Amino acid sequence: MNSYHDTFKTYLVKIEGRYTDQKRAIVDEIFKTTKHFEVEAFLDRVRLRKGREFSRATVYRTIKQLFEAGLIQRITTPEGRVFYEHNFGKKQHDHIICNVCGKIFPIEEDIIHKQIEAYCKQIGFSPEYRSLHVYGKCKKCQEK
Amino acid sequence: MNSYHDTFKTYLVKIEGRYTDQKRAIVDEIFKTTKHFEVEAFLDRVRLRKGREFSRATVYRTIKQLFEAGLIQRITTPEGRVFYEHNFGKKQHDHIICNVCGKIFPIEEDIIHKQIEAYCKQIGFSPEYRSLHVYGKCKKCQEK
DNA sequence: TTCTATGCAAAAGCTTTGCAAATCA
DNA sequence: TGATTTGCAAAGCTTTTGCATAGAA
Repeated sequence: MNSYHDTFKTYLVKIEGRYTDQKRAIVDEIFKTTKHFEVEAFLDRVRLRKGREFSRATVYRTIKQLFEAGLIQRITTPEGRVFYEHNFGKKQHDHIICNVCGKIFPIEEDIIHKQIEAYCKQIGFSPEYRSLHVYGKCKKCQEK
Repeated sequence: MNSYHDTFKTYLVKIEGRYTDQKRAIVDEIFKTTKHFEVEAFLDRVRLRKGREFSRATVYRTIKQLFEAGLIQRITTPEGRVFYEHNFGKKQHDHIICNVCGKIFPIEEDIIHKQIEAYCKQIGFSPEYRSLHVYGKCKKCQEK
């Protein structure tokens, strides 16, 4: 139980789903390549790379299952764009996003997370999922 | 320059827009009532309260202008639901959201904000907009 | 008077769904 | 074999847009 394939398989067993060739290929592509992706761009890529047709519907359906399995998370920008990224081997879900170049930086600061958890505890809230997004201008884009 | 109407008016002057009856009524409704709202529900309410027809398009267009004027912010949940809320007289943009009852709690903790700003400074990122959403179960819903 | 805003309906994006055929267990 | 999945196209939702008319400045 130590790869994303195994994790997904376990989830599929639980919901009585099947691990098809398409799902395997999609999972492969998600976990082996770029971390952040938008569905339409991903669809193009998976079609290009895997050398055959993948229907839009199947990609959407598989992404949904991966999301429900907790293997990927959804990032929605204030402008309404939807990104996904895989969680595998990661604990945090926080991002700094440059409004100019679109680059996404992870936040590795444990102290922020602890502060948030402490606040939740204080008001009796039991947190399940957290999303912290900071938008602005990255160092490089400021210099331009 | 101390009411939301004035602030919006200033913005409209800047973009050479006009302050119409519909806009005034929409702004009134947003700032005088519930803090968090979804567009369709708001549309129903404004039609009910103001006793006349407001077109969907006008409501969307006005909300967009208010967003661009910085008077309201957009909250997008990981599930893709879009909420708006007014910023007037507030400094923070962070929320704790109960997955069960849907209630939204503000985060008033300055220490979290400072920590985030410190981290951005550390990596040379210049933050413009921040959104922190924590999902889980609120105290009441845990007790049920 | 001139130029923006409104209202309507159509169009646009993105995502989901129904159905017959294909595929997995 | 029996149930789920796929692919396709159609449908659904939310949001935007084109256009003629109404209204602000």
